[in-house]
Amino acid sequence: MAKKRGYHHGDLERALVDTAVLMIQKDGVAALTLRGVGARLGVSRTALYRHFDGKEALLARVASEGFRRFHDALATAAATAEARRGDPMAAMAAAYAQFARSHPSHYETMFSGMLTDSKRYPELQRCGEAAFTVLVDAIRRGQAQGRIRRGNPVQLAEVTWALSHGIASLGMAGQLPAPPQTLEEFAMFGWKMLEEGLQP
Amino acid sequence: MAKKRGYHHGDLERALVDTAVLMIQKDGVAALTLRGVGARLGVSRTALYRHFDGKEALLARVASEGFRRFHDALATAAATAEARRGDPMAAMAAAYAQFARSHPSHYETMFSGMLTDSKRYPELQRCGEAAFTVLVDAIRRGQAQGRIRRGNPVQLAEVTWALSHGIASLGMAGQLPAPPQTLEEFAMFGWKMLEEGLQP
DNA sequence: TTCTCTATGTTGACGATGTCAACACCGTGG
DNA sequence: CCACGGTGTTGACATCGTCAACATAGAGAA
Repeated sequence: MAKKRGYHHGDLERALVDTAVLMIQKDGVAALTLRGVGARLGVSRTALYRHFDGKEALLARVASEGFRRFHDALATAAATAEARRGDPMAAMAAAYAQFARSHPSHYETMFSGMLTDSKRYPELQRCGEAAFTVLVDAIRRGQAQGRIRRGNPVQLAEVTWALSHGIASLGMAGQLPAPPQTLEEFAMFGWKMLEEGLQP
Repeated sequence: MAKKRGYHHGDLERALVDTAVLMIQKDGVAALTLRGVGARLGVSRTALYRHFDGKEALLARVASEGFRRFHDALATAAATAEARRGDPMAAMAAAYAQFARSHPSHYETMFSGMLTDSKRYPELQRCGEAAFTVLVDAIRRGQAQGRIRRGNPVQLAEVTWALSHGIASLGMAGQLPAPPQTLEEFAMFGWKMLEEGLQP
């Protein structure tokens, strides 16, 4: 009781998202079922439709919140590293890794490609772009400090973003042959290669 | 008539794969329906089960054939470049992007993550590893020629693979903000960054 | 030829899922 | 006190993948 929004349940909207996250963590996003979410909350299968347009909207919400946390993690890591005069790019690599490990459900929903067209979810697109902006800004500052080569910072950020995304996608699909390391370690290794270059 | 395998249809197995590719190209792999494939061929919805174990097996077949063509495209690009004493890695980067663009159905099926566990399809795994081996071998030769840094060639190949995949995925999803260039051009730009490094 | 057998294709049915329409209830605001 | 909108439920429907039972086609044997 005394919850702001809830009439019957209390705050079903919040609970739906959290339960979805839990169930994705358990069996993967492909196995998520609206009926399952409802059952887990002791609520009917269609109660969700009072708070979301449908299943995709629920997933978009999960992804949006994931990008928001992702944004915060990246920004905090970069800021902390710069305050200590460390390398913000390396710190962001570590943060990326840690995010993937500590928020697997969000991570999978964000990058598994279950969301067909992110354009239909402005909030999702906004959060994704915000996270991307953190990367662009870090590269801009790196260029100003002479730590990163010259060039269009957006293009450099796109390359970095693409590498991270590729590692995430392939890693989650189990298509990285012979991975003796964790996904996080490999993400940091990839970032290091991009920084230093593949030439001798 | 006079087809080798077919009794009733002629060569339904082949036709099923080709039709699946067409329909994936039209509406995406997520929208593929066994009933739709059958209808399009004027065949019943379960005729497929005489040739494949189920829907996943059909997708695995599409992905396998995709990896085989992918392998050929990469190998040809690398061989041509080496014959002309060019950079095989750059050529493969371009070939990677070109394949994604000209075979979107195969590419999407190969990497969309619809295939839950590729381990259950040995043929798929074999074709995927064969394509990946082309990249590993190119890196080994680059190392022997002193053009690529030392290190585990498999890990270096994984990074290169991940970057190319990230660029192709994001590019085809339209999630690369402000792309004034073609996908191939951006793929080659990304490879150049990875080769030279982001440091000044 | 005719018979038989297996590969191939069809029909019917089932459980599961997302979604909509109609209904029921809670609680706040007049 | 009462009406009304926000909230949740029930019933139903179309669609999907899949299995079991049945039908047929055509090759090889007799």
